[in-house]
Amino acid sequence: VEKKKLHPENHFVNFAEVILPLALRGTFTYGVPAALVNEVTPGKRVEVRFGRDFADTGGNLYSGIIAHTHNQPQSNPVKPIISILDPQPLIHPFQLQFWEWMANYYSCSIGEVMNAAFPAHFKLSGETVITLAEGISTLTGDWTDEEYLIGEALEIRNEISLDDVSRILQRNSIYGLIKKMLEKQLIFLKTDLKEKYTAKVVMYVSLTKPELLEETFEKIGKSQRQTEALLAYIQLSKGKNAVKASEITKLAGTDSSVLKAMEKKGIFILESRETSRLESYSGNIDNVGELSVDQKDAVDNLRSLFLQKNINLLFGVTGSGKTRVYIELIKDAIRRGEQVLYLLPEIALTTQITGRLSKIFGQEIGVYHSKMSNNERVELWNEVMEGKSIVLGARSALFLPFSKLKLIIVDEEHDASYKQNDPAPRYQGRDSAIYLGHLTGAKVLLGTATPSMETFFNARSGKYGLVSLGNRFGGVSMPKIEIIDAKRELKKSGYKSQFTDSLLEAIQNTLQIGDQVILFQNRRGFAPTYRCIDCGWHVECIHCDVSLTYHKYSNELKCHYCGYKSGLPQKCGQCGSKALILIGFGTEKIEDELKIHFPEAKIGRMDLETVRTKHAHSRLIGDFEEKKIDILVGTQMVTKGLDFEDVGLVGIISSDQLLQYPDFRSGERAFQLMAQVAGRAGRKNKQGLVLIQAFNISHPVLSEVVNNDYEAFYSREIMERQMFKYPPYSRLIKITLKHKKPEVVNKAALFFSNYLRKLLGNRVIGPAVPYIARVRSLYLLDIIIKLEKDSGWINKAKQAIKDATDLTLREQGCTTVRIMTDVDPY
DNA sequence: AGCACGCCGACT
DNA sequence: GTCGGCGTGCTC
Repeated sequence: VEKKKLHPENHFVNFAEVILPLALRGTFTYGVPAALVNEVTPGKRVEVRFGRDFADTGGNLYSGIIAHTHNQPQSNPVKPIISILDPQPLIHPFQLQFWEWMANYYSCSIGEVMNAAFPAHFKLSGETVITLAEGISTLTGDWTDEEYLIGEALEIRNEISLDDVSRILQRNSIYGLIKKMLEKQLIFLKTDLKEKYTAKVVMYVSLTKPELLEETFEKIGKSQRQTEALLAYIQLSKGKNAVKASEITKLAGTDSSVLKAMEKKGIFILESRETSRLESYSGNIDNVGELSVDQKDAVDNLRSLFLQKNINLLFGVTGSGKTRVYIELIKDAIRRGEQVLYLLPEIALTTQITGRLSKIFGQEIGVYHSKMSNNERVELWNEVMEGKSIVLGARSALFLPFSKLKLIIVDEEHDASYKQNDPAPRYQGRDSAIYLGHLTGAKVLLGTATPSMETFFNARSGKYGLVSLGNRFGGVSMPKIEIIDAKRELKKSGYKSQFTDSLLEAIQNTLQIGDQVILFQNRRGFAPTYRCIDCGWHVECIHCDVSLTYHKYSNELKCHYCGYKSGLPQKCGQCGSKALILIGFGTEKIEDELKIHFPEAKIGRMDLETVRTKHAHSRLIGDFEEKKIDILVGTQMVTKGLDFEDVGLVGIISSDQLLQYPDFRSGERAFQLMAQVAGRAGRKNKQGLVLIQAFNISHPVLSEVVNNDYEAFYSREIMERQMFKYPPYSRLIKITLKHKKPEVVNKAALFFSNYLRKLLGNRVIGPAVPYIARVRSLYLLDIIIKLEKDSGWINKAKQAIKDATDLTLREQGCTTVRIMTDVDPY
């Protein structure tokens, strides 16, 4: 980091509006010291002080981003920019516009957008450390007991952070103490911004005199280890002039001390090089398979549609090979020297899709997702800035510094995980991609087998172009889908099992011919309720108003909302009875029961528990691909972005659960989930089978899934949306208020909604107690605003919400209520 | 969101 | 008496 420190000045002519990564509205004005005037460019980071500070240091250090500069005189005193941290801007001007749009549209601060957009390592903050004052030691100074402890620590390490001070004294509030020590002139204070990114350094070895091998061997003399190291070098260096030290030591079975000794003798030159942490791919553009006739048509249609429309929907049934179509459009863009962003829901970003694309595009591919380290993110950011052609990423990849982005693919556009729910910005990745396209001139391609209501509505109305892929690729036919009447079948066995005979039989038949099975159950853990059969009491979380789920592998009850864990109580908390039983079933129980029915089968389970570690997810997928697993049981995860060749049967254990959510999107979500998981069934030249167990077999969504009839589903659902004025016929904004005291949140919500109602009338609904009334010890209340589309009401409502938020937080007793706004909630 | 100040109850 | 919890206000 290039730093130019300057003394603060009192009067400035030039000012910079600086974005700080805080949940505070707006930017902050700083004075630009004369010496920095020529360097203040929007998009560069600056070092600034912000906030009060107990010891007269003028505030904590932050790294902010320059939004723009101006010379409007300031009536209030401003602080100076201390230094400029980047020689070149880290983001482009259009990205600042994108941030501003997001903050406005999703009603959050631009600082919160910055937090989401930037790799954590770009955000620096000051760490305050103390040192012993000059000439002071524990022998000479005037110390209290606690001060003496700190003094001793300072004599061992010459500087310690304030956090360390708390740790040494085992308490939080140390400010008074530090202040006194400063007054007594025992210590000095200093604050520094620490650069967080560190380049990965790898040691390389090369020969001092590569042309004189004989002489080199002579220099070694009789040393066995050094001879081995040199031989290893020769073997590894073919065609290269330097070899990684680690490779040599590994091959020769030695360590770096041998190499260092050889460097001293003048045999080797050791050199540290900065190296990329990013995976390197090698691929070939010819590794791409043939296009089917349908795919070719789709590509041609899209090419011509994109001449007229900026946004197009590729509506292709599962297995139709949408990816193959994307690849063709990516190739077009690459040929023109443009950049492409390929968005996927987080958990669909598997090795499967990365592997497939990297085999074709090789080094042009970069991947950006939540499991990357902060250092890796910085490196990818820089590569995109330098023009990396293709980025495969989750929604946060929208923030990368593209310079010639011309195509954004939003794959599985219907997927609810494109919406970020917490923390702010609560943005919809797909919708934001469309705005980003608008800003950059990039075309946007939405792809899915089950379009979201909003997207299909727009395609129908002609706002988006529409291209369909109706047939599956490679002679694979659509699976046969059947409903099993679980009520009738399970009654016979007294509801002891989750498995109907029909499903068990089908699993048996599938395994017998060597095909694989996927079973979908949208609930993790073993059993969702632990209940007393005498009085009906059940175990609830102490922090949240939810039942605790039993997890067999850890033999404990867990809260799926806050993570609280507890052992199993021996008796009922209400009546003392010991007759406690587990009710309901999750993936763990399904897996358990399967083991009893099919002791020979290899069973894998894919849910949050089993994919927690970094590589567990890809390992499970790999095992299933290699047929080390016969039956894969899982939650939503098994529905996303996976392609397997030998799945003969897909079973949906409990469709009723999907259809029962108290939410206007439940029908849409259930249809998408079932259609997507059904799409995993089917193999070459053979029809796959999908069995859906249902208690309520008459639900219309079921027959729409059975007939694979998206249009029927859409027409019915869109009528309901119109009738009840739900999106896409209206716009929703949800405000949630939280507080640990119910009476406080009640008061605040009432105040808030009264204010809003005065301005927006009956567009305001609530406050209402949400489905789960308390989470993490906070009581919740929801206020929903339902707005007619295409009207000035949206901006009016957003302004009203801002005002209501400010006023509520100023209201007596309501200052500690948390208020969050969610625009277009999911 | 932090962070410090100031006002209260609970302990040495 | 002091510690520390919590409510309040402020940050360019």
